[in-house]
Amino acid sequence: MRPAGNARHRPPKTMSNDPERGYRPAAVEQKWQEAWERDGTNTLTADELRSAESPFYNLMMFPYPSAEGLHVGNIYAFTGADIHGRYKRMTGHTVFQPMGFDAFGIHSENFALKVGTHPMELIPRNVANFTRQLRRTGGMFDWQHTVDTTDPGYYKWTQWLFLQLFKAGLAEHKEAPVNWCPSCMTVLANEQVIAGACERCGTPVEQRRIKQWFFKITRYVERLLENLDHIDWSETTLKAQRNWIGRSEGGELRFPVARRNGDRWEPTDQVVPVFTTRPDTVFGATYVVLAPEHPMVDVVTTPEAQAAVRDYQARTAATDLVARQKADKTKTGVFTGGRCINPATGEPVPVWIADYVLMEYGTGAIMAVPGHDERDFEFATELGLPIVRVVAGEGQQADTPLDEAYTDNRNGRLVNSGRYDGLPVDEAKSAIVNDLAKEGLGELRVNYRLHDWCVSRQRYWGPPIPIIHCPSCGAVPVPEYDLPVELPAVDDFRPDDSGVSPLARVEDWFRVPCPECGGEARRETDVSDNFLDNSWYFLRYPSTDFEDRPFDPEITRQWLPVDTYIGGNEHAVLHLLYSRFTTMALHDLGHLDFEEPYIKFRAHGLIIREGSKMSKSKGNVIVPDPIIEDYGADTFRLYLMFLGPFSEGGDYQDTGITGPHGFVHRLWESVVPKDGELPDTPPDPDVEQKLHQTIRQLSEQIPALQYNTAIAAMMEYLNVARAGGRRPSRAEVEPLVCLVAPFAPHVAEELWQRLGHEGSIFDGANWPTFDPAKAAESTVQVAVQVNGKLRGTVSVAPGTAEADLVALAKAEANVAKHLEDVQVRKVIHVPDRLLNFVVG
RNA sequence: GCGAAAGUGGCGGAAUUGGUAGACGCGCAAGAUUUAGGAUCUUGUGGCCGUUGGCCGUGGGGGUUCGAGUCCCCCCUUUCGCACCA
Repeated sequence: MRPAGNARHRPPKTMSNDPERGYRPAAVEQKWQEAWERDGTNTLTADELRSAESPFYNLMMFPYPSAEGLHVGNIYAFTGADIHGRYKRMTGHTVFQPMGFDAFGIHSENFALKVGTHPMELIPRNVANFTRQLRRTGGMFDWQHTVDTTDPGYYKWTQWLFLQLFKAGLAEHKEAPVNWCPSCMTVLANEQVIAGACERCGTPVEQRRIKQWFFKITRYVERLLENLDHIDWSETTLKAQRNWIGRSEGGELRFPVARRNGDRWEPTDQVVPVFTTRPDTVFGATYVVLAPEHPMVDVVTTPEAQAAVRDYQARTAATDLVARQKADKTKTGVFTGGRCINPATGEPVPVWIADYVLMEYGTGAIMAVPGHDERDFEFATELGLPIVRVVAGEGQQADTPLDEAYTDNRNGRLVNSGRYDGLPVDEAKSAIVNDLAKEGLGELRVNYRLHDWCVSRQRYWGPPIPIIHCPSCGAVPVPEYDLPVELPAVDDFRPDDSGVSPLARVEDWFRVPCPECGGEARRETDVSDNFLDNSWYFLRYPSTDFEDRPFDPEITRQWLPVDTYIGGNEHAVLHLLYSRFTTMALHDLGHLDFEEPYIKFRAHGLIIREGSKMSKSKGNVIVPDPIIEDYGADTFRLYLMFLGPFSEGGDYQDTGITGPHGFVHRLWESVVPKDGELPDTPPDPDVEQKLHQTIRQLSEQIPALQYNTAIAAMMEYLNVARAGGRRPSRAEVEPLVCLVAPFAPHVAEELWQRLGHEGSIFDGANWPTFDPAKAAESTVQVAVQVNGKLRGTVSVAPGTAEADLVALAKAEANVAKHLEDVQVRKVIHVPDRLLNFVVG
């Protein structure tokens, strides 16, 4: 298969002896995939990892190995990332590009339940199929450093990670109201609840109180937010993270609970704290609203109101979150009979409960300012509560009626607010909070939307949480030498409605002695969240050669943080935020010397077809295998990248693939002519100029992931080299073989070999260098306009002076015609581009 | 509702960031070569008209400019996030 001898350039006569002169993608691709495998072209040994001089860690989001197999979206993402990696390699980097499988989690488990096959049987099958398909796509994957999150050798370290966080006080076991999906029968993180429904199955989520493990990600919230200013990520992703963290500045104001004394209301020691971003409007707080499940409800509710309050609480609990969180539904609530003292006015205000106030945000209680908050306005209008104006905008007075909430928080001044009257809104905010603070009735506060990360799952298909509950010692970590806590193989892995994990049914597994006191104890029977598995996998890849440590310090210093991470924006918040947190925590615990895992992240777009996302329900899914069979992976890769900008995705059109297919054929035919031989003559100057312009363009656009225009440039170049049936020479096509290699690696290897080279085109920095002198245009077309309208063009040497250009332009018949009988008032000259006569 | 991005031929999409709109590809038309090929090659292809020329044309309307797909204002549409977050 490999050419004999060590000549870099073998004479083309060897090719005329070759019976295989036609391009047969399947044969070429199989040949090179086998060669890469055999020669270890894409793998790095432990020594190579340790000693690489210019390491480049090219990471892409590893897939969940579904039973359906690799879909076009996977191939699209991986191809875009693979091109990046291959380019880096051809420009002299040692590229580490691993691939793995994120095979734990509800997704896999649900599918296993559906088809009635045990995941331990199903997953290896899927992984094998994925691996086969991934090889076929021609990705430069290092299969010696692969990761499977369900492998005990991997999840041993996932459990280790849990224990590190536990020992650092970053894991907490507490009873909490949680999102419960009645269909998946499991707890979901807030992030997995989309508009009140389960992200996976769309079932409305209920609320339950269960003991859960939480990671205290909120301790890192400020750093997670601040670092966003310094990392090189897609703008859309940064924005999504900022939104998700949801920082808002405001104040916590305390409303003392009031007690009736005769006909007066007096403050008690108990307070209802509220969070507000508008402390300036506190004089307009005419009532207080608690979330129905707020602990203070029982304190403020009067005996007369109790029945109504209980009833409302019960109804709320029964209402699922979808219905509850519909912003457009009419607001409801009931009066508790109790009152609080408005800390600013000293007046008693009624306390209500209403389901539009959410327990999870802020303090679970609000001061309602109907005059200046739309939701409060709506509620007050519906229930006949007083509305007071405390901010007046331009042209408004203290008594200007409010027929809707006035929410402008920039231009108003305070009214009806005692000694704060006349202050602008922003000044009043701090003044009021500071004054209340002196009385212990308030303080500045920053609130976040982000919650602690709930990591326990009452499911089967995940790594058991490595904790042993002992009646006398409490929650005891499993000693590291006992890791992994292996997931037992059990036939009945179905979750049930009890809220406990299926593992809680496996008594001989969970009954263990306490590692500390030796007494009877019980394993934690929850498994950990899938997002924990993938929050650290990139640390594992380069260190899979080691079984005795999660990641080797030296290797990690050499390869991390990840140089480029490419993936879908659907993971913009969850996976990317959690893995940042994990990395930060490991950094603080002394395991890593960096705190941000990915230097550069780029989100890719989505492939759509017939105007919408590919989905089974729409029946517009493209199955990759037959396309690869018909056209070859090289053509498929080119086509996917040619559809549109990689960052934006593209519209898959079935007939379009013939374009790139023809391009590959023409390239092949140019290097391996059907008849005769590849000319070894010097390059044509015009073709050479175009070549160097193309090299320049690709060298700029590939690192920027602008693949669609890069491919267009290569097509353009080949069109020039073959214009008018011309036969290009070796010097003209050989560099193109290198340029196309990241996109179409198999055909590039084959042509490289047929050009007489030994070994892989990817070994050695074979990316062509461009010569600016050769790329320079010898003549430029200058547009000639009269009053901004194109009237002709002149062809001149670059840098031609304006005076010469004017003379040439005026000599153009059509330009002259438009300059007749008019006076040239002004000439606009853009060197080498345009000349505009302004006439009048 | 809020936020972001985007609207360019029959279609996917280009356009050096204010300077010849429609690169490249699909599709279509005509031809060459093959005539088992989704192979190859040539030419044409935004619309309209008086066709060596001209007018119109980048969702709609206004504006800035010698010059606007690109900048500004208003409106419409689509897609994607967030969604009673106080």
